[in-house]
Amino acid sequence: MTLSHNHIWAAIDALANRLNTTPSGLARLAGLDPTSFNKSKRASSDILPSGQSRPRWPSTESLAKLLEATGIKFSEFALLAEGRSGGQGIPLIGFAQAGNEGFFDDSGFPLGQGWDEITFPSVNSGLYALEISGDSMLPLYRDGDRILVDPHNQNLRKGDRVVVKTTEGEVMAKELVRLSARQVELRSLNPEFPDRALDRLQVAWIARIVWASQ
Amino acid sequence: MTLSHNHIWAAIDALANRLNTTPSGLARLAGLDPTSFNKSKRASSDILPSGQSRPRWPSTESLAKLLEATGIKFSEFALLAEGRSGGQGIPLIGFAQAGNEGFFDDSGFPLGQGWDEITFPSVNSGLYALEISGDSMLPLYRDGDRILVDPHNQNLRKGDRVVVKTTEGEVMAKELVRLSARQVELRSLNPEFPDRALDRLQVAWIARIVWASQ
DNA sequence: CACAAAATAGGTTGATTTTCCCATTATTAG
DNA sequence: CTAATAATGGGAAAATCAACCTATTTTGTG
Repeated sequence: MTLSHNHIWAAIDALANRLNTTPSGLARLAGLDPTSFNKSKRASSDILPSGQSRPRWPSTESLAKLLEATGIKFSEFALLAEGRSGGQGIPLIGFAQAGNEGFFDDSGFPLGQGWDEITFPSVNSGLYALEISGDSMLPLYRDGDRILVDPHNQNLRKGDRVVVKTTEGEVMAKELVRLSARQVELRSLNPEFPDRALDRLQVAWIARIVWASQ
Repeated sequence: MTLSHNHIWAAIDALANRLNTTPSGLARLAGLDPTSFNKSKRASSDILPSGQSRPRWPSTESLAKLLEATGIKFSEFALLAEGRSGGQGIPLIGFAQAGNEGFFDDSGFPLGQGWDEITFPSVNSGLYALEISGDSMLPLYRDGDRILVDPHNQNLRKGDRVVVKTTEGEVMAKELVRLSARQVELRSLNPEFPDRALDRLQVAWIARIVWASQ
């Protein structure tokens, strides 16, 4: 299965979803007719001998306009169509087991069975990265480190490291202490800096930090 | 530049080339008319006001047939179209700039221009992950965190966080302090634990920690 | 609840692509 | 070298998609 009619339309839906809009909003964004991606445009009205309706495909030119407007790369879109937006598998074992025999070859490369697998965010997962400058987040984040931020995940939990933007435009990376209906309590990553408590109305958005370069 | 007329046709040519055939042979393989990919089908004969001929695009359905017949994945084809088979980009800006206007929408999603791009390791890059257990590496790595390790990179530098395996089978994550011809000096991530200095002969391998989950 | 805006369904027309056709050129097999 | 096959160029008919239009439903806002 390489590229099916379903996949291509699913990718368009997923792309719309990522941009927090609808298929018709996406079409308008791309300069196309807002009805271009209607469900009614995804299958022809005439019926094939098999009894199925004939599938309709968006034109490549429309796809190109879509990518142009959203700034997304063709390969990212292709990954969306393949439903591989979740990421890719990387072998994983527990740190405590790493000392045992049989997991590595002599050069330190993973070897044999017994490895689990984790998915690493791929390019089209909607994450973005921020580059740290300065020493205000030591020892956790050093100058030049990059943190990978997930703006989608809204079920944040205590202990999560987050990037918070206030309505005044201030951006900070902190650890989430408490998230109540009215307030957001944050602990500084660097203990020399003061903790913060923000009224929820002051908070423009919160996004979880999922990975950090080392 | 996301997906241009040139790119899509170049990808078709490249695909034909990869299969040791011609555009017309490729078309036949896909069950299309052998003339489908003729040069004369790539631009219309009518001339635009600009003096250029109007570009013509292959239909998405034809592309799907192409991929079906060749067994190639959509994402691979997309990489062909982009002329690269390399990594993938995730948008990046400096943390200090994140407070400025124009980089995020109201929901905290990246927006507009001005974003740089970083590439992420792909599944085939030979990295692996280790899951931390216990509190011996606090505050940097917490229980359950996963660190992504690169066993390839051999030009380690001072300050790098590394996983070291000794010839006796001990595995540790430390910060590299000094790497001399005879010795490896390591600093504990948790200051409550002692630093280490290993003779190089004791070291089976060293691998750099490139990313850590948060 | 009322209203406006957006999104969607369904159909028609115009635009674009594929197929089919044939002629010419290039490549391969004997 | 010759013949057969494949590849390509160019054009017209058929197939298919996008734009356009309107009606209906859904969503968002006060």
